[in-house]
Amino acid sequence: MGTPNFAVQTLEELVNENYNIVGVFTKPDKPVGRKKILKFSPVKQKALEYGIDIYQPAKFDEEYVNLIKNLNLDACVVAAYGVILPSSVLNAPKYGSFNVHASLLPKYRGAAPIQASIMNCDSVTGVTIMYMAEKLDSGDILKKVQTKIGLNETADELSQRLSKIGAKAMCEVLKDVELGVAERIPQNEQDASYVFKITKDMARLNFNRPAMEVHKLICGLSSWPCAYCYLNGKMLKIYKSAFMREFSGNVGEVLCSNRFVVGCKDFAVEFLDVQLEGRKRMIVKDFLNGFKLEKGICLQ
RNA sequence: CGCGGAGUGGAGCAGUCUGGUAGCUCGUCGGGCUCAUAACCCGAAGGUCGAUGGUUCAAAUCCGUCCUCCGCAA
Repeated sequence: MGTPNFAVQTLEELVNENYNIVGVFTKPDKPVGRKKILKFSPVKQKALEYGIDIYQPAKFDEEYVNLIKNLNLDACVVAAYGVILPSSVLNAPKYGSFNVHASLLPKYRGAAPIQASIMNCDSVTGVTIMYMAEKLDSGDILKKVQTKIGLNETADELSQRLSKIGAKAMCEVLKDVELGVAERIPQNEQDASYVFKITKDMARLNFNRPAMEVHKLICGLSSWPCAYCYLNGKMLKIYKSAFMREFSGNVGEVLCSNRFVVGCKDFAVEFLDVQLEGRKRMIVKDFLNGFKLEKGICLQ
């Protein structure tokens, strides 16, 4: 069970490991974009490639609970499905239900652990494979894998890395469980922390903050919803940036004319990959070829 | 019928209001300078101006239709 790109890796890995996948659950198709074209979730697209049966319940009512029971599952694997599952579903499979979560639990339970770990300037994060309990992301831990967060790593990039690490870890855990050698460690509730869904109002840049914090906000929100500010009244999204210790200047002011360096509370950030309202996303070199950036322009 | 922006040499843009020789920054290629260079200097190639119909002596520019891309909203 899963929905976004993050979950696709796990599905692929399960297929590669020759597990017999009797069905894939993913969220219902949603109309998306300006033209409201119905779009399949990444997991659905992959499942279609593999020719696996697809289920897209809008709600886990009795009909679907019974359906799952009748599948006589050995295990249920969940990766970023986006749906709260009733315990009747979680307990249906013989070995139980397993979840891959993109943080080192019990830290960062909830919807956006990857973005949270970056925005909080963490240097290490990881994935956790755990049993699923009724309470969100609180089940017993089976395996944790750590990884370092790159200084300029974006949420997209980290997500992709963690999805691979998670997919591999999940398959290893499933083998251990099958062999009966899996260790089951309860989470320490006192260390638990929760993160909320990312919303667009978090994405407005505030240059009156330390440069590292601004930089990590840009990284953590890339590529969605993407940090932004206003340049001459137009929205400017920033997809990639760098922390600059060599520059400092007025808050929100452009400090350089041939590079896109902006002053923050202490040091500065350099924008590397931007998109102006109505235009395409481009690397800053291209942007500066057409946009005459003058030293001293203020960003809002 | 949701609101708005944009399509111009390989890239990013100006020029469109006010019709009249295709422009800027960068890249590419050639040459020069230099111990050397992403630096600097000289030169060159490269564009049916998104498509199509119309107005006009003349359309990138004005009018009609269509296609594509993007921001917001959902």
